[in-house]
Amino acid sequence: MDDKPIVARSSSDAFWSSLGDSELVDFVNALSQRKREDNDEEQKGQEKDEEKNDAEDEIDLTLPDEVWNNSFTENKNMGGVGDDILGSLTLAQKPNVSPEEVSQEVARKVSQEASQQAPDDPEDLNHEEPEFGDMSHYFKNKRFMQQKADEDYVEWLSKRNGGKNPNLAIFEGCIIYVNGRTDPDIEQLHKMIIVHGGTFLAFLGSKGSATHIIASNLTPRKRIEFRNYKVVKPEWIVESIRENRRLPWSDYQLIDNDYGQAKIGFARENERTDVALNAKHPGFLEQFFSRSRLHHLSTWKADLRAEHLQRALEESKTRPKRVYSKRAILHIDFDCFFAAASSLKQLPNAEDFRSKPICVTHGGAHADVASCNYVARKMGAKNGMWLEKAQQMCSGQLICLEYDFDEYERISKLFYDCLLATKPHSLLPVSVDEALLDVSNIAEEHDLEEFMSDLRQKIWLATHCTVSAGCAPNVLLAKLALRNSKPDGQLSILNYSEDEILKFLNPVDIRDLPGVGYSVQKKLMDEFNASKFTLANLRNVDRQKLVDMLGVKTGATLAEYSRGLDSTSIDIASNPDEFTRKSISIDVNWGIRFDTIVEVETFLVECAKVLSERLLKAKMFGSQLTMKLAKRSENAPIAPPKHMGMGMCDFVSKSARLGISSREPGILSSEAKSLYRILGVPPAELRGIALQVTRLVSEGDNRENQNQMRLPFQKAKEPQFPGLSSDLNPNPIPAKRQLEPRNAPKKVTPADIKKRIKDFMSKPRPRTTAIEEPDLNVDQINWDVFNELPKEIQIELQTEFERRGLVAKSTPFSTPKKRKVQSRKTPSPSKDGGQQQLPESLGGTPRKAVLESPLKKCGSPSKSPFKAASSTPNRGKSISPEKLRLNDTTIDMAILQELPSSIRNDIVNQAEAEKEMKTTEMTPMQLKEELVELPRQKMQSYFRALNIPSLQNQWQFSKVKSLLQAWISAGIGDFDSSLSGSYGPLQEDSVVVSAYLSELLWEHNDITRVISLVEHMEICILDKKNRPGYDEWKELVSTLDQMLKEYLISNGSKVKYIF
DNA sequence: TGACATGGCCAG
DNA sequence: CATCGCTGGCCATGTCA
Ligand SMILES: Nc1ccn([C@H]2C[C@H](O)[C@@H](COP(=O)(O)OP(=O)(O)OP(=O)(O)O)O2)c(=O)n1
Repeated sequence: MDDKPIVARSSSDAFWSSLGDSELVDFVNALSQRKREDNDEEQKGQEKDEEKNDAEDEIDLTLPDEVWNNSFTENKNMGGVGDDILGSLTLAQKPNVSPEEVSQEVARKVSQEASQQAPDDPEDLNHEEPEFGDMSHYFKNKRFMQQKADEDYVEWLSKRNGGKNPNLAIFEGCIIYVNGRTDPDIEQLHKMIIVHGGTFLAFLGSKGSATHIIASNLTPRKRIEFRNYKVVKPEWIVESIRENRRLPWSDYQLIDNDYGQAKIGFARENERTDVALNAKHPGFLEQFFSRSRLHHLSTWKADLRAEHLQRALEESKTRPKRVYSKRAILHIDFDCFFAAASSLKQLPNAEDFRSKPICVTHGGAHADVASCNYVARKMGAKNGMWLEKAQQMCSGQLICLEYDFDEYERISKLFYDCLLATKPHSLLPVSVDEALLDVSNIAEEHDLEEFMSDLRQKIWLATHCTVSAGCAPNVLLAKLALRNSKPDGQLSILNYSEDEILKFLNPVDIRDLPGVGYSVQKKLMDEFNASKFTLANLRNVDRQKLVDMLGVKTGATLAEYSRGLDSTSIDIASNPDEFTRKSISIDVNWGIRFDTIVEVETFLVECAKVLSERLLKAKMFGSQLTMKLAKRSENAPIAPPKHMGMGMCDFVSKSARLGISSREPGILSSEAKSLYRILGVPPAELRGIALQVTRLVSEGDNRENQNQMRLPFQKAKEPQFPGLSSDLNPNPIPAKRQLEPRNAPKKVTPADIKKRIKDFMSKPRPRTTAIEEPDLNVDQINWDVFNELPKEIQIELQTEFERRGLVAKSTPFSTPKKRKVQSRKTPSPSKDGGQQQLPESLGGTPRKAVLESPLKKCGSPSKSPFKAASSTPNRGKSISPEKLRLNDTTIDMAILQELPSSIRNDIVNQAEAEKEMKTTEMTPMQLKEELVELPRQKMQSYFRALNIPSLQNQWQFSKVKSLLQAWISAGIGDFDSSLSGSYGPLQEDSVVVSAYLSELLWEHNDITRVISLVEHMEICILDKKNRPGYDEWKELVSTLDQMLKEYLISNGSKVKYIF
């Protein structure tokens, strides 16, 4: 990792802070002077090619930075002044020297260097290829022109006044930017400033060339953005002019801190380019993840787990197992990690950390506070709270720092180095800033209090962040001891007697127990009508009672916990399976705003790529994909309080077997699209998307026996070994079963196949209208009939109508209550008395708790009609719904087959009834028919009776897909394979597959499904070029493609919807 | 009875 | 302007053979 000394990057601001006010102004002026000259030159040469050259802007705005980058860092690297200082003076070596002192000293040296070197900087460094369409370029030019106009104005005014000038000295050297609404307004201020010698900045730009900012108040975001400027009230201007001298700005300071003096120029690091505002835009994922703390936390954790598991396994080979007489578990954790770590570089005065409330946040009323220091906590702020609320708790005094993920990572590494250096029996990473250690070995020889104190001291010296530690005979007690010791403390209860332990536990709040969150706490408190629930209370609850309330495991565990008992193991090496990953997923619940299916699918492809990369990184393959969608709750506002947030949502999920262990992005994304269709959440309602891969297998791991889906089509007599695709598990089960050719001759040639298809196509066939769309519209709905329907069916239908946009949300019938509606009853103290009862900002009720309500569990047992209804596939807003035509044997199988079985049964029943009724029209009302549960076994025979084509006895879309996939992967060779003759599809198999697809296409007009399958096959062979068998596969796919084309040509008019 | 699908909760 | 609400594991419950 980055092994630069801590102070290195803090020196740019220190450089500025080392200058006196006038020095600074001089410096800036010198720079801007130079900029102006450059600009003039540039402009002359620019006349032909104006607006295209960025260079003057670069010079204009990056000079201070250039000083920093070119002079300071170069010097440092070349063993110059900076290097000297940094090399001889690390914090760890001289802990008595504060970081500030160090950086000040560095800065003084640097500033000397800078003033010598800056003018010599070769300009061409800044001549970069101009970027097309760079708006900032435009604004910067604008600014320049405005400043020129200002000068002209002053000159004109001076002439007009005949030498009786205003005092130009008042704001001489000041470069002033005015933010937001002010009194006097910006126009007047503008004039006042330039007339009295100041420079007015119309745009702040990104490089911090302003010396002062005028504002009457600031949004939280601005507060952060401007925290390194001198932010003053407008009165400073007015009263300075009145007194005809520059009054001290600090008397008019708007932000109540001394940050204004600290680091102008640092603001450059705040520069943010938003390439993607939401998930519709390319690059969104990357940008989002780069700024998401939770993403970083999760990633770090997974990486640390993997790293330390690996290490533990290697060590355990050489180190003999040992049993220790007394188990000692150490739980160690930084105090308010993000806040402490960000403070290192961002707080000008380190001592503020102990006296002022400080937090890390992106800024904005509804931005999360990732971590706040203990001063803020005392005032009532908490991690995870919304900034608005936290500010309120801290009476507006909360100082906001930025995230610095690199810094956290750097500090974490030092932390883990210190931990490993103690050679614990085992080490289990809990988080980037937190770990569990089995120190039984150390406890045998050392006093643990002393050991802990040593360790903490070492970590402090290395990182300048404080840690706390708890030690106990088990994980539970270690955690509680740690909690008790915070901040900056330690506690060992290793030697407590049983009684002492109980006494220690008695007052502990159950919320402090692992596994007890909002929900469990609430259940217990509600049940016992208590406003506070301690371990002493918990211990008095009958174990059986706990089990009844919370379930077998949870109940029993809590009962044990209440007595201080816990057998959790952290011995990573002794049962590695327990600590290896069982799933790999990607979740995005922010910025999800889509209008069309295409946008969603594009995003799914991006997610699949990321997922694939994660699998690759973990050296794993998976064979099951689960999609979880967050859908805006019916009565949640379209725009939740948190910008681009998810707001209140309902969740649905669905999983599919891939049929093979894979990590191919193509397979993952096509499966994801398919799942999305099945879940049927309209794009506009989507608020969150998650994809999870499970049934993982490691590279080189052979046990994959659970996977009964692999049915390679190849004949056993010519054993085919699956291709070694980099994204397909190279160790699948060898072929066992083979395809049972159905209606296929033993020997056929590709020509035969084509001929058969042709024959098939030329055969006159009955008119089937399966995919015809009867324009359903709201007028066709007989609301009288509707209202007679059972409630459940009404709910189902309503959901469906809405999703098709047939009815408005304000329906003409009684709005069915979804669980979410009921859950609103949950009393949630919401601070923004608005409509949003979201328990969002911590301090109210947590979101999750509202999202799922008790009602859900006591709700109708009819298998969640909402979900059933909404899981009809292929029904998006922009995808027109396919038609269920029940008076015909050609029910749209594409839809039917994906339905939950309960619904499917209903419809099949209905179909039977329809046949007799000979109804020609199908409206939703017909669902009112008495619904009879069909035993599941009968389904198969129904479908058989309905002539649904099947492949290897599989008629379900996903299974068929899996079959094809497995078939192909078994029939493509490795690069090195010399047996090229034995690859490619077997002709018998080809015939069967072709026949199946033909039937699906011509008999059932299931164009959607056929396209999808052929496309899937294409994906499967896509990256297998040049491998043995590829050409043969390619030919087969082409043939199938051709078949599709011919179908489309002859039936084009019938096919309305293809996607 | 156990395997599986789905969904909830929790932690950092 | 805002804001970056991830991710993995365990548990509960219901369904099915
Ligand atoms: N809801 C949360 C909880 C934690 N974190 C991040 C910021 C924290 O600094 C870090 C570690 O989490 P901890 O729970 O250990 O909290 P702190 O370290 O901030 O405080 P402490 O451990 O002293 O209670 O994880 C976060 O971003 N959001």
